[in-house]
Amino acid sequence: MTLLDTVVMQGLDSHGVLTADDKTLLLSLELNARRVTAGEVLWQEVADVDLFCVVKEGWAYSYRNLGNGSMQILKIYLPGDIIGMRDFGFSRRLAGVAMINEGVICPFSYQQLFELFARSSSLAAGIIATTVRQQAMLTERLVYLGRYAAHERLAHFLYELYLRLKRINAVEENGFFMPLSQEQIGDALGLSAVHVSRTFSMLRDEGLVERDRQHVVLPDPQALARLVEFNDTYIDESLPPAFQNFLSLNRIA
Amino acid sequence: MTLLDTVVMQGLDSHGVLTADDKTLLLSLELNARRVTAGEVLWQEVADVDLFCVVKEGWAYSYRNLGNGSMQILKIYLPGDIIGMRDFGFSRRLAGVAMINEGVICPFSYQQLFELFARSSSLAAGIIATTVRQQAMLTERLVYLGRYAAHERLAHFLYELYLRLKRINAVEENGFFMPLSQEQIGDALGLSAVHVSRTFSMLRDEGLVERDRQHVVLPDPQALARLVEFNDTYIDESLPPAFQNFLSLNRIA
DNA sequence: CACTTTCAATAACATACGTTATGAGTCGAT
DNA sequence: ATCGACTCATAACGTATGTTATTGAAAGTG
Repeated sequence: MTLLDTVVMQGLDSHGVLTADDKTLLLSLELNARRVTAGEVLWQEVADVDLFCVVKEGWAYSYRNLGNGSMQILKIYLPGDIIGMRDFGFSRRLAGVAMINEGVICPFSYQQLFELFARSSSLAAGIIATTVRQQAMLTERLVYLGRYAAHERLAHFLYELYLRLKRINAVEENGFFMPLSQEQIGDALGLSAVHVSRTFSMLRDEGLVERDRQHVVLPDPQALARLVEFNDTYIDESLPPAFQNFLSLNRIA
Repeated sequence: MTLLDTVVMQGLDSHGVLTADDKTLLLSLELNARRVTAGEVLWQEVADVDLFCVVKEGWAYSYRNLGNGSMQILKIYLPGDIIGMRDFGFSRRLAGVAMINEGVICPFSYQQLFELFARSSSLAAGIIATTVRQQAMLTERLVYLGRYAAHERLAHFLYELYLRLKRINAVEENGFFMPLSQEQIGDALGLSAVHVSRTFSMLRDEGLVERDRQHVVLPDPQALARLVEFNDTYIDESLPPAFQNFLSLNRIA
């Protein structure tokens, strides 16, 4: 899973927007691979902003530790995701990031990113689009935290994971590996671990979710999607035609 | 209030990153002013993404209308803010935007934005930084929706508005004009209007917030900030030195 | 000026969720 | 095999917040 394989970049490439140089430049962000252990903290809140990362293997999450002793998990990162763009333009991290399980990440520097922007406005637009898409997921989470009940939050969370994992071929027969504890899920959904457990039981009783330890099966993904009125554009949609056209025009000019 | 007056662009300019051409280019986004009425919908959810806007006067908000009949307000836009970057890279709007009171907006097109990216990587970086900052506010809201009680959410919301309004000189003697109904505040904070009213009463009784219709006074802003442990970096901080340096290097090269 | 509509305060009641506690699996370390 | 540390399920109980309703004040409309 490289950045070239993401929806956004695939969209650009399939429309001939990316030159060979662009591709080399993009992949140069992933030259520096590093193995990381489960639970390893990539950076803490308030650390200096020095680098960004591409996740190659494993799951990570960004989080905030709060004054009242609780934690809010902001986002789950899967292979192919860029970590850290949240802090672009800030001198201190706004959130910590830690690995959930072991994996491989590719750090790259501020400078590499700026060089990329300077050399290719197509890639710049692509990176912005990628960042905006991550934000769209966060916005969706915000909506669920604000206006939906626990069972809808959990159903939405699981279905979103399901779609994202399907994109990277990590779903088999409607089942997937999910290394999150119920406490972590609660921290992501603004619920207590106890209530996450209750809610899982409820979804199980309704035949919507089966779970055994770290393996989750959605027997009928469509039913789950209907329950939460899932709109998948923000995950699956490739870049709009207008976007591609402008970029190829700019390239030629 | 123009884009050149925002924290991000001020930061770039004061470090000599922006050329005269850059400034002209940036201000060209604001050539096309239009007066809008209170309550006017700038665009609906699922509309085509054709343009973005700079708010010159008045308040606006982005929102989602939900299947369960409720609404979630995502963000309040004040003069100087860019509206619509949330949808960059999508063909359909992810959220509707409407004016709260009457005002003036400056629409600009996808094409204008791409031309700006192509002509100036400094401005591209600046626009990204601006977008990321807006997202930081949203992330902060998410944290409050997930892990804080009603009085903390409201206190945080009011204090954030206070800081943002202070930045644009719209605060006098710790008081400001706030054209939001309690229902709208509830839709922003994930609360019922009734509970917003209760919570206002509570904050009033504690001497933290005075309110008369659309006029709000924070008698002791610091006390309010302490209550919510407000971290103002994401609103007040200018761009980090490293950021500026890279950009001026790129410009010379 | 009447008339309606909107907005806000407050009360009474209902409930979803948090908190605390307990016991049963599971896993890794020794 | 034994132990401790996690993780999870479930129950009992408390509470913050939602819902519905009533009233009054303010603002818009003819």
